[in-house]
Amino acid sequence: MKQSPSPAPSPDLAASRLRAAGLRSTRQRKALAALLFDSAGHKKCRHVTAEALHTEAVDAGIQVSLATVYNTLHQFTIAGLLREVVVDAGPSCFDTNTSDHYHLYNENTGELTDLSARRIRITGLPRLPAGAEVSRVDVVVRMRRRST
Amino acid sequence: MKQSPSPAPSPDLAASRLRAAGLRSTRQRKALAALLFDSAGHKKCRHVTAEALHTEAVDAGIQVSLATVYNTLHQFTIAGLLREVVVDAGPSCFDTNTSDHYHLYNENTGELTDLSARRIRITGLPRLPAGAEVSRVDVVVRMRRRST
DNA sequence: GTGTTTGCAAAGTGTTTGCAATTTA
DNA sequence: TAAATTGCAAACACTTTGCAAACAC
Repeated sequence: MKQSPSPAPSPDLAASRLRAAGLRSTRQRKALAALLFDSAGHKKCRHVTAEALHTEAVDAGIQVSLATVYNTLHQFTIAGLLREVVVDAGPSCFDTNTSDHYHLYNENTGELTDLSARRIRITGLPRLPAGAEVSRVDVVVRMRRRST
Repeated sequence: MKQSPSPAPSPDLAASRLRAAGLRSTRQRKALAALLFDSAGHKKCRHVTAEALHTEAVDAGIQVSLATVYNTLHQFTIAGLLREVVVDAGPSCFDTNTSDHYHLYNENTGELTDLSARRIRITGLPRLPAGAEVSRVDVVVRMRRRST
């Protein structure tokens, strides 16, 4: 599969990204960051579980333990590089899209898609008690094949 | 508390509710249904975890196993008596309010409150592919103490 | 009676953690 | 070299399941 001179998934792009986020740039973090953020052929927005990312890394010949993948995903999330998404029970999902957006969840396939928050408008939200603020509004549109 | 002719916390109300839902009325189900739907002094809308409901039942002198509580909560959910709510990882929550509504989640306390869907309007949702339908739109407003 | 439900304990997920060895800055 | 990170395996939290005994109808 390593066929042409086309650049291997970003040489030190990952490293600088890590630095910018205040994280030490280790072999494992660089590799995972490259998979998450820089791989060509990937859509901009990825939704991965720890398990899936670990498999992907191992398949790509990257030696990293599942525990480290978990830890790394959380560190990336805290650093603001990822956002954790909860649609239902089961493995939690990490989203490379950290901008303001919502989700479309396909109940039949489990597929998760981003919905730009630009088009969607939510009105009538309640006034919060003083001293409180909205940290985020999560919206999940659940869709399925029409049954009736 | 059984003072007036006013009915004690629903004698067979729970039983008939179960029948209506097509569930056999067993001792455990009746007791759990009574706790969930009929207890005086409770708010109309309850958000319980399996663990919490089990504890509550045991404290009330009801003999029931945690496994049965889990099973019963799912049966109630399938029967449309409850709705499962996911706000984040951790134990899943069951909501006695099955009407159309959203949730306010207090990140500091973990408290979950219902938001009537009547006031809230969501516009700009995407058109779905033919043959697909929206099964539900989940909205969670996450609030916290103002930090900045 | 017959099919359903229960409870237990065991197995199953998905995730976190303690700690020695390794790596980074 | 000091501090952070890794990997393993064990622990963990939450949930489901297999199966025999108990129960509802």
